[in-house]
Amino acid sequence: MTELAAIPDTCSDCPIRHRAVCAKCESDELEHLETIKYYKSFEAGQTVVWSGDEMAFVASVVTGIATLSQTMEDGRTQMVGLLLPSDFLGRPGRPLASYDVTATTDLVMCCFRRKPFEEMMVATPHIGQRLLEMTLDELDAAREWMLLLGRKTAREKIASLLSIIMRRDASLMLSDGQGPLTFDLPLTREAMADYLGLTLETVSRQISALRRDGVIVLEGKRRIIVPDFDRLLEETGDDADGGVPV
Amino acid sequence: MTELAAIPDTCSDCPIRHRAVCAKCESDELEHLETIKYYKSFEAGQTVVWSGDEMAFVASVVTGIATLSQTMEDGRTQMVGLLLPSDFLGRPGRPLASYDVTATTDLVMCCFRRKPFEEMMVATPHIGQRLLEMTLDELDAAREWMLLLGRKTAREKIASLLSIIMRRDASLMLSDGQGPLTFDLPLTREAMADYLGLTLETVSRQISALRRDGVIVLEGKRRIIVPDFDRLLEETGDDADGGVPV
DNA sequence: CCGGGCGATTGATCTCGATCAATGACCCGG
DNA sequence: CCGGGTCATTGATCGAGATCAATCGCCCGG
Repeated sequence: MTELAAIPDTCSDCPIRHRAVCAKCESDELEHLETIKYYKSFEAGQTVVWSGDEMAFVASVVTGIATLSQTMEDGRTQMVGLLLPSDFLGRPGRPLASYDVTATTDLVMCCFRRKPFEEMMVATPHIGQRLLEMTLDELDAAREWMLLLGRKTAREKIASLLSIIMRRDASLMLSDGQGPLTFDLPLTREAMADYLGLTLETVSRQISALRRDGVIVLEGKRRIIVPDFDRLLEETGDDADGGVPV
Repeated sequence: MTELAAIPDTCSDCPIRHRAVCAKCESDELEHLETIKYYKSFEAGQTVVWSGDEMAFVASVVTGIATLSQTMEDGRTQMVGLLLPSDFLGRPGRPLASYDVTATTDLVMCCFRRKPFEEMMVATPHIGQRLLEMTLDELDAAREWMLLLGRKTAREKIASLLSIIMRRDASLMLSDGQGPLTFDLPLTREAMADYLGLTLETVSRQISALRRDGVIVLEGKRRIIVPDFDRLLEETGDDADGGVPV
C-alpha cells in the first residue's frame, strides 16, 4: 500500500519545513527534522488511514490531494476536510485517526513520526505557533463550509466549490494572468457530492445547468473553463469582498 | 452596551487561567495576566461584536452562552460556533472579527487586550500550546457539525443538538446521577434552527415529534426531560461509541 | 382585566433535491 | 473490434423540509 522513499539529504521539497510548520526555524533544527521524517506515496483511490486506526505519524502533503471524511453506520458520508499541497494531517497527542483519509489523486506525503515530532514541538516554539495558525485557518475554512452545507442551494454549492478549488490551489491552473481560467477538477462527481452534502446526480445536473447558462465551459468531464470569474463568484451567494479578513 | 467590572485581585474565577489557556502557568505569570485583563457583561440578545468590526481583545466565556454566526446578504444565517463557559473567543494576530458574536443568555466574558495577550503568548509557550489544543478541539467539533449539516435528517439533527448540549455543559443539568436527565435549553427555536441549518418551524415540529414518541418530555417551552439517554442517542444517527478518540 | 408582543405550535401547500432507473462516454485489455 | 468497468449524464417520480399563514400561550405593562 505504501512505499517509503529514501530520506532526502535536504529539506528543500518538504512543505513541513518550508511552507507549513517551521518557516522560521534555524539551521540546527534541520538536522533534527531529517532524522525523524520520511516520505510515503499513495495511488489515487488508496486509503491513507481509516478512522480509529493507530496513526504513528503526522504529515504534510507534498503533492496531490487527500480528503478527510466521516461515515455513518448506514453509509452516509460527509467530507470534512480537503488537503492540498502544504496542508497538515494529524494531531499531536492523538494516536488514533479521527477520520478516514483518502488519496483522491496520486499523493506524496512527508511524514514525521509522532513522538519525536511532539518533542520537537516542545523544543521549538515556532512549530507550535505555525501549527496554531494553520489550525485557525482550517477552522475558518470549516466554518465557511458549514455556511455552505447549512444554507446554500445546490447551485450555490457547486459555484462555491469551484471557486474554493481555484483559489486554494493555483498549481491546478492551466492558464495564467486574466482571461478565461482553466483547471482540472481533482474530484469525481461523487467526491464533490460528499464535499457538498448532495447526491452525485444533483452535482451532475447543477454542473450541466451552469454550463447551459454560460457560467462555465466543460472540456471533457473534468476540465473546467471559467470565462468570467466574477460571474462565477456571483453564483456562490457570498458577498463580493468574500472571505475572512486578515 | 457593556460594563467594565473592576479587575479582581485574584484570577480564581477566570477560565483563561484555570481552565482555558494557561492551566499549567506559574504564579509569576498571574500578575502579568491581571494587568491586562478585564470583565465585560452582556445581556441576553445583545451583540458582542459584528463581523468585520475591530476587536481589540480576545476573551474567554466565564458564564452564559454566546454564538458565532455568519449571514449572507439576503439574510440567510448559519450558526458556526457555540461558546460555553471556558470557551475562547478571538484570534491572536487578527484585529477584525470574522463572525457575528451574540449573547444568547446573560453573559460574562473575561477579556484580554489583544496586543499584550500576543506578547504573553510569545513569552509563555504553555498558553500557545493550550490554545492549539483548544483550537483542535473546536475543529473536531466543527467537523462533527459538518456531518450533521450535510447528511443528517431533521430529526437526527434535533436529537444530536440535544445530546451535544447535554454533554458540553453539565452546568445546565438540573438533575444528578442517573434516571431522567433534566435541563433547560439555552437557545430559542430560531437559534436552534440556525445551528442546525433548518427553519424554526421544522425545529418545532421535530421537537413535538420526539415528544409524541416519548424520547423527550417537555416542561414548558424550554425545559427538557430525557427519560432514557441511550434512546436519545439512538436517534442521533451517530455510532454507539460516538465522538472523537483521545 | 385587557391588549400587545414575542416565542412557539400547528396546518396547508409547494418545491428543491433525493431516489430509482436507463443511457451515454470513455478507457483498457483481450 | 468487442465486452466489461467506471464515471457521468439525463429522465421520471417522490418526499422531506421550506414556505406561507393562522393560532396559541405567556409575560408584562397599563
